[in-house]
Amino acid sequence: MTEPDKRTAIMKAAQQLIAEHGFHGTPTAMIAKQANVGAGTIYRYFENKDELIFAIHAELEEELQAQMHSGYDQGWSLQQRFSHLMDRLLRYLLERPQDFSFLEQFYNSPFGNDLRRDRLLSGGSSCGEDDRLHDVFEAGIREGAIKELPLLLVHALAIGPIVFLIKDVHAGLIKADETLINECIVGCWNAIKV
Amino acid sequence: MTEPDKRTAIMKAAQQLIAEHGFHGTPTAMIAKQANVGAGTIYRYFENKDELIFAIHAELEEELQAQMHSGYDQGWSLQQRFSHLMDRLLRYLLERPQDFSFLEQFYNSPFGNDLRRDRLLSGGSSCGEDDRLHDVFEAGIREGAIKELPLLLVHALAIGPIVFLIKDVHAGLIKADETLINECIVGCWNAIKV
Amino acid sequence: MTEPDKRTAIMKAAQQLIAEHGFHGTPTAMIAKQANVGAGTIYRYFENKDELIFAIHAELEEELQAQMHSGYDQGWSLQQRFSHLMDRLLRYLLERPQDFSFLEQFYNSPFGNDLRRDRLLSGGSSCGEDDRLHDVFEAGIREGAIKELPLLLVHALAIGPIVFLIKDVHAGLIKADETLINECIVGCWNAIKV
Amino acid sequence: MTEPDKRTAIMKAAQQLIAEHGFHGTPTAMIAKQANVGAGTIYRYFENKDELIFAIHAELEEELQAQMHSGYDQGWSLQQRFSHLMDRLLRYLLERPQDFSFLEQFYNSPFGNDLRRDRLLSGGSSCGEDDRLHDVFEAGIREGAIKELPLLLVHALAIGPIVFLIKDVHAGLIKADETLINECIVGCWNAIKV
DNA sequence: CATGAATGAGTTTTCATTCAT
DNA sequence: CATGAATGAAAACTCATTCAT
Repeated sequence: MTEPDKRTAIMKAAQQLIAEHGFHGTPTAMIAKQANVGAGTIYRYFENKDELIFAIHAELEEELQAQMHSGYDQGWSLQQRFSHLMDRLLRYLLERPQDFSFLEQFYNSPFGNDLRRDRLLSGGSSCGEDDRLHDVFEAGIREGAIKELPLLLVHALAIGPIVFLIKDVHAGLIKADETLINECIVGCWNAIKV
Repeated sequence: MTEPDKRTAIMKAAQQLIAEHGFHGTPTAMIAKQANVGAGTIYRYFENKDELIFAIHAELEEELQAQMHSGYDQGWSLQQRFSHLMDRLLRYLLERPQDFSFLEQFYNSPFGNDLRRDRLLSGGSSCGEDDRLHDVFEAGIREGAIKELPLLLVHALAIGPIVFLIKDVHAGLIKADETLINECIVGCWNAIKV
Repeated sequence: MTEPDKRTAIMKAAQQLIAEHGFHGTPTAMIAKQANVGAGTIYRYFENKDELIFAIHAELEEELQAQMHSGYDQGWSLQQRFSHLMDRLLRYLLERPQDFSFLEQFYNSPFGNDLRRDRLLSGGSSCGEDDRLHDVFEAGIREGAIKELPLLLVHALAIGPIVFLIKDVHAGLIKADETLINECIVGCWNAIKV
Repeated sequence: MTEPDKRTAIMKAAQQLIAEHGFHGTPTAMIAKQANVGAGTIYRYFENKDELIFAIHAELEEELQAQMHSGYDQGWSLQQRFSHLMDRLLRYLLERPQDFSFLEQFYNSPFGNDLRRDRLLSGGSSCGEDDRLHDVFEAGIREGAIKELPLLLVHALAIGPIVFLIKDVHAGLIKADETLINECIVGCWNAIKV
């Protein structure tokens, strides 16, 4: 392992283990061992365990947005833009069970609640998935293509099913093929379209 | 407190505290104190802390189903039955933030993953909300009213938005009025209807 | 060991070990072992290690004052009262090296500084030895028997030598006999008398 | 900073920080940073942290003696010599709170106890303040000016009050003016004079 | 049956010291 | 010589669980 990778190794190890065992099932000692690093080394890179978790979350959210925005074209039609973002989001999380598991745990914990509150107070959107998705929702409502509902409800109708579906896939309850992915996105669109 | 109620008192105290502080923010000593019970008494009624949590989960799920089934009539039209179940589910959880918080924590934790795995292995449904809802889905598909999709996808499209919306409401991000509730259910129906 | 003695056993063990190894040379695990008690038991009786130390200090100071006041008679002459208090103080600490060592460490540490500051702010005396000694000083000054100096200087002239002497005795550098004790007290008196 | 000064820089930084935060509140990393030196560099000049502390103590004691001896004249009268040494000691420590704080911490710690023991075993004097002061005491006793008491008691009667007074001054409890200083020294003399 | 004092394994975090560069 | 990243032993403290009463 090259030296500057220690920070990365710690984050990777922490993410893997937390995805599997949860925040409280993952002692820092376990993280250090998995990262091939001394117990104290974690604290050279992160103030404490919480900061490590925040850092992982931030990185995952950034990567998620990058994935959704990759290949995105503002000139597309509304539905094209919607489908692209939803498609990228769905496929990315489907092929990254660990990322998804970590993020789900993060959002459903005091960490996530605090973040939610902070984002609300700072006037930003209440979710980490994508601000561009909200642009699409707003444009859709303005153009009369999407029902005139509170943005949060539109968001819930669009994203809620995705999260549920991904969980089922990762649990091995259902296999994600092209049809399933497309039908899911179509369903979400039908839920919000006029 | 009459003696046979100790078990109930423990479960109630545990649920309240866990909803607020999380599994790992709620020591058994805190539960015992809140329940006006000795620390050891918990272990007369539950093998260990995990079993207590499982018991609470089972009770909440049962109560949830009872609520959904109350006033339910098999003779109703498909959409009537769908709307009834969704409406009851949504309203019940909206007015019971603690129950919802506990369940969300439960599902998004090693507990929930284990349960999910168990239910898969035993061939049952993957969710606790309601088996009657699945009957409606199956009937709807047979009758050609609901799209011919895997049951789990139909379920995701119907339930996913509800969960998201409830979270937003409990977080104080949006107020739940009649319109919002109805629009949500309509949206879910549009997502799955043919 | 009878049950209610656990708190006492912990305090005694802590005092012994701290007297010998210092605050930072005495881990809580060592205290627990010496007290024949589980590591966690300490925290049933004391909020944390600091509180344990404060409790020991308070007890020692209380005992010290009790010793000084025992057999004390307000009706005595000024010099009689002075000699009695000094004699009791000196003899008590001479035969209790551990108590003395603990107290010295306590006063010469952040603990002691905080206490000193608190006592100053609350208008009390700045030392724990004895408030009655200060009464004697004030009376002596009023009566013209003790030099009209700031109380703190009088206190320093009276107590400083005692502390130094006790250290020498405990270090085995000198043996404390009747003559030595008396000469010390006489010297202190000569330092402050008119 | 010129290179050979690194040792000095480390000692100065350590002394300052320890005076303020105590031995155990001063990590070596903090010392290194304050000294503008790498963490490992400390170990090029000192075997370990303890040796660094011993070195600082030795230097401070040496400086203290130098101060007391400066301007000292063996030809003076006994009381002149006594007053000079006491005056220098008192004033020097009064204007050097950091030095005093370090030394007090040192003497009231396992370090100081060990030193005391060592000095006892090697037959030397028990204190670092000044051997010349002991010469004065011995001469005074021979000449019949000072009471015929064990040297250690004379030392305690003379030095004890000074230490107490300095602490009070540094704590801000009393202001040190000419009168106070002189009265203190007079008091100490009265304690030991025939 | 009920209790709650006692436990000790397990957790996070610190820091003196080393050693490859 | 100087460095500072890395270490891991050791510290304070928590808490699920037990068991004598």
